[in-house]
Amino acid sequence: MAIHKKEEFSQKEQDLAAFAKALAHPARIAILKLLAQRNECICGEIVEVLPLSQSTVSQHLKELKTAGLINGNIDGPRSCYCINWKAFEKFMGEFSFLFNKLKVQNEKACC
Amino acid sequence: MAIHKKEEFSQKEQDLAAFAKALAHPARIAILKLLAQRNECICGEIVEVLPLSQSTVSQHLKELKTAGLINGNIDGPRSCYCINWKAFEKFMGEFSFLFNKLKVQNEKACC
DNA sequence: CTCCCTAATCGTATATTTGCGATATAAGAT
DNA sequence: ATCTTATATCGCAAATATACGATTAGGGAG
Repeated sequence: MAIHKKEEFSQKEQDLAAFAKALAHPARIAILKLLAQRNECICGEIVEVLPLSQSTVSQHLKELKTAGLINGNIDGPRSCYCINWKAFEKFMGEFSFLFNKLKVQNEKACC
Repeated sequence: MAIHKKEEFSQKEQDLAAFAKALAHPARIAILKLLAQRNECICGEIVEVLPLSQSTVSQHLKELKTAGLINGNIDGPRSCYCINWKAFEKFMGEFSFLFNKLKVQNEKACC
C-alpha cells in the first residue's frame, strides 16, 4: 500500500467502516455475544471460553473498546467489560438508514 | 500469526465476521452506497467517483462479490453490479437477532 | 482482422492485523 | 514486604489487506 487512501472518504463512510472492522473477526463477535448473554459483565472468563491466549483476548478487548463498542471498568485486580449499547444502536441505525431506506427506490435491479 | 485460529469459532460467528469484514473499508462502503443510490446498476462509473485506481476498485468489487453482498453481470465490454439485498437482509437480521434481542434481558449493566 | 474500450488479473511493495510468550502493572492476600 | 491473581502491554513473527502499474481478456466498431 503506497499511501493510505482511507482519509479521502467521507467521515461517515470511515466511521461505518471502522465499526464494521471492529466486528470483522470471529473472536470479537464471540466476545460481544458473551457480553450480551451474561447478566453480569465479565472479565477473564472470556479467556477461558475462547480458544485464544490471554494476551490475544486482551488485545481484542482493547480493539472493541477503542472502537467504542464496549465499556470497561478496569478496577484493579479484575476488569469488567460490557457492551456499549448506545454506540451499537447508533451504528446499526446508520447502516439501516444507508441501505434499508435506499432499497425502496431500487427494487428493479438489473442483476 | 502462528496459526489461523478463525476456524475454531462457530460457523455463524465466522459468517458474521466475514460480512463485517466486507464492510470494513470506506471504499467498499462508498461502493455499496453508490450501488444503492443509482436506479441502474453501475460498472466503471465507480472508478470515476472513488479516489482509487481502476485495479483497486476492481479488487474491492471482487471482495464484495465474494462475500455475496453484490451481484455482477460481467457481460462483455462493461460489467454491471448491484446489491444483493437478500444477503444483506440476512446478515442484518442476524446481527439484530444476536444483539438487539439479547439487549432486553441485560439492561442493568455494571459499566 | 485490427484498433479501441472496459474491466479483470498479475506481480509487487507496503501497511495492518493476528497471535503468542514474556514482561509489567496493580490490587488483594498472607 | 512478599506472594498471588488478573490484566494490560511489549516485542516479535507470520498472515492478510491495500494499492497501483502493467498486462491480459473479451467484446464492439471500423
